[in-house]
Amino acid sequence: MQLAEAKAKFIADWGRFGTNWGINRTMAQIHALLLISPDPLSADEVMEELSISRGNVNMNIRELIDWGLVQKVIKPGERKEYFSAEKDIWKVARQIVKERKKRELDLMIPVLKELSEVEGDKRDKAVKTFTDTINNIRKFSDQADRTLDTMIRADEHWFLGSLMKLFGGKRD
Amino acid sequence: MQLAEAKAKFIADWGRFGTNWGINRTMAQIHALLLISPDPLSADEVMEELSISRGNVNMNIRELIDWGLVQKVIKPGERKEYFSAEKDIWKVARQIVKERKKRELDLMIPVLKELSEVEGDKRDKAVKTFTDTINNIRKFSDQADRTLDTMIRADEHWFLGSLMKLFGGKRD
DNA sequence: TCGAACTTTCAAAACTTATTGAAAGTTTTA
DNA sequence: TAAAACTTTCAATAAGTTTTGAAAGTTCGA
Repeated sequence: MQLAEAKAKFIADWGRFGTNWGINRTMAQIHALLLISPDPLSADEVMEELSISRGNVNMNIRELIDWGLVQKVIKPGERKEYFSAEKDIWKVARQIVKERKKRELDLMIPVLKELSEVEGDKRDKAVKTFTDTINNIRKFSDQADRTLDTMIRADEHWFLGSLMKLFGGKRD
Repeated sequence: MQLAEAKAKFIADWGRFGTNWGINRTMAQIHALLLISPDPLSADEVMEELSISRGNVNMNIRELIDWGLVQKVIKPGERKEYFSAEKDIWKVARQIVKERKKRELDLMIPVLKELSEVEGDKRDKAVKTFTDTINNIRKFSDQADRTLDTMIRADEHWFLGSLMKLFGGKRD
């Protein structure tokens, strides 16, 4: 496969993949394009490469910056803004975990606490099933919360090394 | 908060949460409803509780069964089918990881291999950046593949115990 | 301060996905 | 075998999301 074809395929696939994860297709495509660009690109170059409108490029790049996946680059002596993506996938993964945790888990935990405090007679089967389920989810979420925090802090080498030693080895 | 209010809130929140994860709102709501029901529910009961159509219930329950999160329950002497959800959240999480891995990562890995075999001169900066990025993603994906497989196989106790020992302890 | 070069906004349009409900299909009982 | 009791399908439609592009806003250099 030639580079041009491979690039197009990667952009399309990364875009499709992104939609599975609640990221919109264009945002993932811009991310893909920047990941494989040796140099930062301007909004015009992104428009051109992906055949999308200026507004669309602007909105989605803004969101990528918000997610901490893309940075503005100012070239000396130029008015245009350029954009480049973090290329180390471990950093990208950690950044995504960090943001999603902030946007999802951190919001869910207080809601679960509130729900666990439902009033009612514990001998009532409906009440018992409800609180048991909520508490089960809480325990899981608290665990996930701590585990993800540690992962976010860990560096690649430590994380891979330890996890592989763990998973590769004993079974209890 | 009274039970009825808490149930409604949980169903709404779980539904909203689901959409962040590529699961549609109704599917997540049905799942929530079944999670907090002491007994299996019929399609009619789900329709009634969530005010949604029969077709919608049927489609989404079918998908939940497909994901391995819900089971048909036949009550002796009754024509109706009833449905119940797995209530152990660790099993639910493992099941979701297993299905998503099958539907996403397992499809991505061969594509990345193909893309890594792009033709061209490695001294060309565009080619080098492309293959470097793809190989970086491949390494990450292969690692994730193995780690997730192990997690899917692990039981709750082993997983939590080991992971917490690991994350709670040394920093390398 | 002006105007050129650029970025941002946002309402309307296009596209995508989810839902309905009536019709078709299936299973069970008598 | 017939009819009742249920489940499934699917075309039409509704709802939700993304994209466009023109207008408004901003910044910079002279």
